[in-house]
Amino acid sequence: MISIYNTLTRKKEEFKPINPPEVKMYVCGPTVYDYFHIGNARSFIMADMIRKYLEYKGYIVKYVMNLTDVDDKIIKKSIEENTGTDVVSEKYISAFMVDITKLKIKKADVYPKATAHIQDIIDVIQSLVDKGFAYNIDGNVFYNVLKFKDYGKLSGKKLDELEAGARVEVNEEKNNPLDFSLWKKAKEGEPYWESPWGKGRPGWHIECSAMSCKHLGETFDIHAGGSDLIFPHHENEIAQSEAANGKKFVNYWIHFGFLNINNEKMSKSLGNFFTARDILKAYSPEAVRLAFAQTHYAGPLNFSEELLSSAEKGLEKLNNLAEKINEEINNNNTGGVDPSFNFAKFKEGFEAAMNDDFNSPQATAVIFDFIREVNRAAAENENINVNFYLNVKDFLRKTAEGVLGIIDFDAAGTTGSGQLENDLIELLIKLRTDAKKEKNYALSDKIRDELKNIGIVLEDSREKTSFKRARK
RNA sequence: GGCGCUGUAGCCAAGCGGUCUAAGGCGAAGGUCUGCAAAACCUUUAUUCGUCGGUUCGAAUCCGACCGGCGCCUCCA
Repeated sequence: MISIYNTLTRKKEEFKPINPPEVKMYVCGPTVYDYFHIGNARSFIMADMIRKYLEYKGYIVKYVMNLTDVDDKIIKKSIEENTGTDVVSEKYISAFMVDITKLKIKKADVYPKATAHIQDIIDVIQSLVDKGFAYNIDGNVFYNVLKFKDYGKLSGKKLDELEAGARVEVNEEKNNPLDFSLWKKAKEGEPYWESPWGKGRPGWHIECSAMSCKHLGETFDIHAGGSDLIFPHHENEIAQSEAANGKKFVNYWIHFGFLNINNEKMSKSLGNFFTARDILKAYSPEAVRLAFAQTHYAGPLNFSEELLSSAEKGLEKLNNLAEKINEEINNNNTGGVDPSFNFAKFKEGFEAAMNDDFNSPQATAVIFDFIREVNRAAAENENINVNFYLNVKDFLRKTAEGVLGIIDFDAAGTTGSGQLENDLIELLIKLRTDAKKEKNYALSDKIRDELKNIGIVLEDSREKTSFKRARK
């Protein structure tokens, strides 16, 4: 049984999908006006991990992530760059796809774009107007929050208190300062679409209501996003969808904690951000994922170089084992012993952790315990049957690789080198082995040191010398 | 002001009423192996969980007060 902390009820609840084994999940995606930063990456990675764990448990997840490709910031950027909004959004959509692929994030089933759903959006707005939840003032359509009695139920805000807080935007046209835009009248030079209220474009919140409904139905299982979306974005989505459809919108709301820099929220507006793209130049995607997995998704995570370098270091243990496993499976030793090993214990430990509101730090601890015991078994037995390594690989494939994404068996040991390069290194190893036999340690150490300088690490074992590339 | 999150070893971070004299990662120290390294393994590294009270047979875990950090209430993952 999986339990999930539901922002709506502020409790951990048993997860019961509407239509098992199907799970419908919607995650708020990027506004494509720039490269996404490492804080955004945390949300995407944590959502990916949750999705993969549900799949691990046998659920069939329909996963939808929207791409907001029309909005003020995109328009601003297009003016700055003297180009079309579609040029801007296409550029950053492509970049987004490249970056999430690098981060080992599984593709969504659908990436709906706002601009491809204008008619669906207009239909929802029309329905809200017809039902009296929205009003048109000179081509601008607003949602009337006073009409929706549950307004504030997600964020725990009360309307009168919100009104009292004077930080709400001043707009003389609106009936109530808290009313929000469903349809924005086009200004000179802005992109627009025809609508019953004239030329304009959708407000931000309405696209998620329209597109989630279109792709997942009126009521679906999970909606996730960053904590900063709770209010007003998700609150408004609930108001729109539930008013339009007369049904509960979402059963489980999941929110990700912020990534901080020096204990301050990382954000574009504060300017204290690193793009995921830049981080990936210095660190492996597995290190990023491990660093994130070691903190619970809902809590804050203070980001630093040290966090990533210590994750990178911790990963070596996993990688060394992955390489060894691949090698052993390649050797295919059908003799030898099969150490008695309690795989079930680790499987249960991993699942117990993940079942408990996706406790990835605990799950990660189980993985590290597991690899230590595997290494111990390997150290205690000279000659091990390949079957053992097949079982080890199977477990890690499903958990550390398949769910957490902190290991990559296909890349382990095969760092994209050419055959000639490998042959040359083997030649040097042979020369060094000869030097060692002659006790010419000055030469053998020199070979090892020089290779290390160019990123090749030699490791002597009893039988032979192997090499690997240093991690970046 | 309202709502919410948070304070656990040198650093990061689980645990949220008994199995905690508190996981896991990084770091540090010692050891096994090795010509030396590296890798791997073993041992050590918080009698204590922001502070002070309270509830309880029993609290890091519940309650209260206090101190500190952060966020949302405006676009933001």
